[in-house]
Amino acid sequence: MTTPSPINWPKYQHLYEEISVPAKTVLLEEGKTSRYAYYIVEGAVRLWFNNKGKDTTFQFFFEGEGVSSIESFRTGQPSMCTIETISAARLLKVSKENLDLIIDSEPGFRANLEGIIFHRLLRYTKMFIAQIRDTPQERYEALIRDQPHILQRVPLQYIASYLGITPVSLSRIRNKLQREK
Amino acid sequence: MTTPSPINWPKYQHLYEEISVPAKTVLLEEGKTSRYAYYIVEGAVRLWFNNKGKDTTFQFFFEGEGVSSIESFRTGQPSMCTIETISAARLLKVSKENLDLIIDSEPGFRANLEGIIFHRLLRYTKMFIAQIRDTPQERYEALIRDQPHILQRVPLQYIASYLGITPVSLSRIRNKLQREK
DNA sequence: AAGTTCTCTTTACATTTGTTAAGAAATCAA
DNA sequence: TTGATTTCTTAACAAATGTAAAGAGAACTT
Repeated sequence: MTTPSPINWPKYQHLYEEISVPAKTVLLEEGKTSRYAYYIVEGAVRLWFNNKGKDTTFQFFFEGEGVSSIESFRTGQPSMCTIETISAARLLKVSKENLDLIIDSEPGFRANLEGIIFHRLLRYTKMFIAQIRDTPQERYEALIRDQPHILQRVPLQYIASYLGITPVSLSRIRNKLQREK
Repeated sequence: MTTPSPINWPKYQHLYEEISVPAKTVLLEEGKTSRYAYYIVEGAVRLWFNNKGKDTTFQFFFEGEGVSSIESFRTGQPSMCTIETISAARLLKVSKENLDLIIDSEPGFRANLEGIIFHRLLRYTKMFIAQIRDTPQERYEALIRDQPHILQRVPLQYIASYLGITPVSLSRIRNKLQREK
């Protein structure tokens, strides 16, 4: 779930729960099985995993997006990553069972799922390509250009690991770009 | 198309063409629209794109796998990458139209497509994560461990760009690992 | 308001990687 | 086989990144 869903949510109000949580709330812990998907009404969320004791962020989500550990939610396997709020957030929380009910009640939505997954595939493919093709500086410049909202709302340390570099290195790149102006 | 398809191919012999091509044959050129998908009977194929004049490989395919520029084949947009044989190859070549005919004739296959795309999504997600989490040396060691067949059949220069490094750097890593034994 | 925590930057040094060039080794073609 | 091409390794130097530590600044808590 990454794109805004076309679901008529109010119709299914009895099947989901609206929750408000503070910043740094863990919605799903790495290694546990995902039983809920979330839809972000307000706030920012990141996916990260533990890497030799360090915290590596690999994806951000914002208002209007659905979040889950997609592979765990679908396959029932333990999640590769933790889902955690960055800021205080309002979320719709839906269990797997109830989401299935909703999806089956919305004609044509099940067919749409393939399209949603396809576009997420493209997104990760492009992220992988950017990673082997571009330098960290180029990836940072692309982030500023294409997704400036991330920069405004996410602490730089998380952005650094998302770019595959350390906060120190990101700081140097920012310094360099500023001097060049 | 990345997983071996469950299609009963002989039944549809009139809808595809079996071709034999030498090494370094371009099956699809970057920037052009993909009109054919291929199934590899024998041989090795890589996907690469032009990166500031340099050749960057980002995926390999072998016997029993289907190959296409998946996003171009599906959306009709120009391909991000070139598809090229690494070695001499025997291939089944299917047009988009005929593949649709075949898929529609095989009950349940259309539904399977979502699963195929889902698993390819997982694969790219894991490649992206490995890229921001692991060092080039760790990625090379994982390649030896998990996909040794690639190492046996693909020139090291292509593997280097697949790992996101230069052939020189890969050579140093190989030298270092050998000395450590 | 004061203290605490979190975030970001900077410095110095070590390590890794990129670049360029040269040559060895392997492969291919005539 | 022989010559040509491709592939791989090595060397030297430049550039980028990682690590560790210190401190400034911002944000949050009480």
